[in-house]
Amino acid sequence: MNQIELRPSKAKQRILTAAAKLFRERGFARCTVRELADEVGILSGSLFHHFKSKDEILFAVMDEVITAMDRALAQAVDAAGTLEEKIRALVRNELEFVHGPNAHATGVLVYEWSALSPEGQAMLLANRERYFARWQEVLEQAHARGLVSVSPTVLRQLIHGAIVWTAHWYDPDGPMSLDELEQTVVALAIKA
Amino acid sequence: MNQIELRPSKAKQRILTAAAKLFRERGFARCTVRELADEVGILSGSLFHHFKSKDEILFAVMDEVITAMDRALAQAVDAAGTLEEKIRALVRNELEFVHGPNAHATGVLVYEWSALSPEGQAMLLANRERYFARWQEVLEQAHARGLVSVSPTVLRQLIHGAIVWTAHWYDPDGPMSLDELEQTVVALAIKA
Amino acid sequence: MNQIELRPSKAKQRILTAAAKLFRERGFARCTVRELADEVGILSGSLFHHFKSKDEILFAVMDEVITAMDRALAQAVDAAGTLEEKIRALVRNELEFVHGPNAHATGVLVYEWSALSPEGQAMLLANRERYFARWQEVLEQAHARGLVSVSPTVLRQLIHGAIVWTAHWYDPDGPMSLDELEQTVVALAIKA
Amino acid sequence: MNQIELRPSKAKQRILTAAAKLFRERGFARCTVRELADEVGILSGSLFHHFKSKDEILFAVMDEVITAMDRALAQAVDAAGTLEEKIRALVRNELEFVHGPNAHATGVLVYEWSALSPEGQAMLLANRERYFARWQEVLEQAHARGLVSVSPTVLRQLIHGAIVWTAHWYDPDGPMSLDELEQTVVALAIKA
DNA sequence: CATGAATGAGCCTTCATTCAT
DNA sequence: AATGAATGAAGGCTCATTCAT
Repeated sequence: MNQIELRPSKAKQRILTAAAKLFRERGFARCTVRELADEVGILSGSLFHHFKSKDEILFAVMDEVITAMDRALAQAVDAAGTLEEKIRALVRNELEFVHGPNAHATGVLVYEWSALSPEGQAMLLANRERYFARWQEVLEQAHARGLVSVSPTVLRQLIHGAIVWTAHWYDPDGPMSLDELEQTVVALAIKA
Repeated sequence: MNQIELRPSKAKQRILTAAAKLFRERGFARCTVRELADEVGILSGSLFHHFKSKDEILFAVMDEVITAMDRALAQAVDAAGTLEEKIRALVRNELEFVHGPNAHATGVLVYEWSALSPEGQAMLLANRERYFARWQEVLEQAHARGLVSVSPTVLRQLIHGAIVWTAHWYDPDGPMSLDELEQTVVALAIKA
Repeated sequence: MNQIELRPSKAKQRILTAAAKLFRERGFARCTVRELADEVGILSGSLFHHFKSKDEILFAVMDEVITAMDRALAQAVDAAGTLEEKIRALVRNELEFVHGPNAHATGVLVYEWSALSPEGQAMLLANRERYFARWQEVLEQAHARGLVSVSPTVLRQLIHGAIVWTAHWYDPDGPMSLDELEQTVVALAIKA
Repeated sequence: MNQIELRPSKAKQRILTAAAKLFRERGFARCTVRELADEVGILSGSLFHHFKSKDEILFAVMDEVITAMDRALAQAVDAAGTLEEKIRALVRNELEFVHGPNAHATGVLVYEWSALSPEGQAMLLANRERYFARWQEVLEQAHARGLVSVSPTVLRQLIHGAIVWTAHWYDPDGPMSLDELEQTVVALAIKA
């Protein structure tokens, strides 16, 4: 739709994309601003016209993806009809972030969380909690109706862990389709 | 049994214990050798009498825990009678490393893997594969007997992800016992 | 009189005024061109349409004030009748520059002299010497007539130091009037 | 006497001496830590084993000299017999710091004061005030006895300015001896 | 074995200056 | 004239590692 607000500036977006990739591949701390600038095709000093610090770049990467994840989840859950479809949406949405176009940023969010300053973490917390609250709500309904037997909170964390870990082994271009993976994970959850 | 070869020197062990703790809490890259030396109670230069480099300390932490994990798993699986008990042993063993006395080192192994040099990774690979081969073997039997429905390889990764992630939320001193957690995870696996 | 040649452009004057203030308050080296541009209300790049470099701005500030000081002194000394009045004019003129509308620029001239490039210093030297020659001339007459006993050269420097330092402690809006301060300094000089 | 407490470490003293010289000659802000290290004969990183930051070096230079000045003044004033001798001691002591072995550090104290952080300034304030209180006390007695006519506070500042400025023009190896300079300054003060 | 000062490469960041618009 | 993104050379500082004591 209106992409204006999503494109604060061409350069900024290019930096964030490159940062997500590098921070994920090499780790935030092991990645220098010069490497990042190289990847973007600018000089290191120029980064600081767009972001005040390297930390702020990490924050921006995370902020962007966490916001997008929550928005996408809200939409997907609302669009789902049955409760089972809603559960499927939870899983699918997360898998798509872990393996889709936002894969790098999502990986950064998960695996570089502790590299973020306490202040940064605090600022993202509200978004994180909102996202998980959506999971919680759906799983609680499922639990109430006997669709799942494990406590919603525990189930949420176990499934979340299983999905997040797929980043390390699952290959979207391999023999198993994302659909199959989704169904497998859902099967794990339901009746569990 | 023969603990001699496992205790190359008192100092070395103290360094490894402190390193596991710090590397896990703050991340390998964000942790300086001076902090590590402080934690041990020696001066930074002295670390290098025991290890050639900071990288080697990371390697040693991982090597130690990966070896211990595999040994413990072998013993637990062998001791288990039924197939279901063997599955339970897989899960229990991993949970005990994630939350027991080796929790720090296990966390380092999982979350700082990419901080290890490619050479270091290569040297640990054999151990890693042996460990996962034990999982694979048990799960394949379970699959053959219809105890689990998901492909063993996929199931192994999903369960592994779920267990590893418990480090982020599960509190052994909280209301849920490790036994309960174990049973929940096993329930997830079996019949899934 | 003809102020036209003194006002090369409105913008240039605003820059010089702001520069004098900032260079005095924070020191030339600690003051960035962006801060200066902010103070003026333009963007940093625009400064360079008026001055070739930051150094040139410093030079211009000093050049302007040194020229003004000398011109004002010439006028004041010429207007003075007696020798004692001429001495009074020397002191008064300097005090007025140190505490009047040119206070900032005068402070820059005195305290940032070493921040000026050797070339810049050389270009201002003629003006500086002309200014001090006026002091010298008057004080030599005073010495010849026994009005002051200290060697004119030494006396000039001592008085100059005393006056310049008043920038650090004297407050024109405080209990002591500039007249009183002037008389005190003159009293120090005469009979000394 | 016991020089032990005055020599926190050989390296530290060499750094402070070099820093006083460079900060005075080139200005604190225009002097890089690498230049300072070069002057000392070590590498730039080594500076930070002895001082936490460049700011701390500036502080240490000032702290050392301000302490020494006050101590020397106390001793000189106490040793002086008559009031006039005490005044002479005030002037002499300051001239010796401005032109003697501590000339560089004294110049830094006077001319780089604003380069010191507000926290640093606050920490030195007590010492500064104690030093000036000694001046004040002597000059008040002199004023009470009619030895000087100008208000002690004003006189102190004027004399201080005159002395401090001698750093810019007086050459101890020139035709005028420090004794003569001292007498000239004292003559300025007394009966003024 | 331990010490801790010294190393030196490298890091993030700043900032005067340029230039296409 | 003004803009502001980009430049690129430094700058202060960190830190794993070494080595004489």
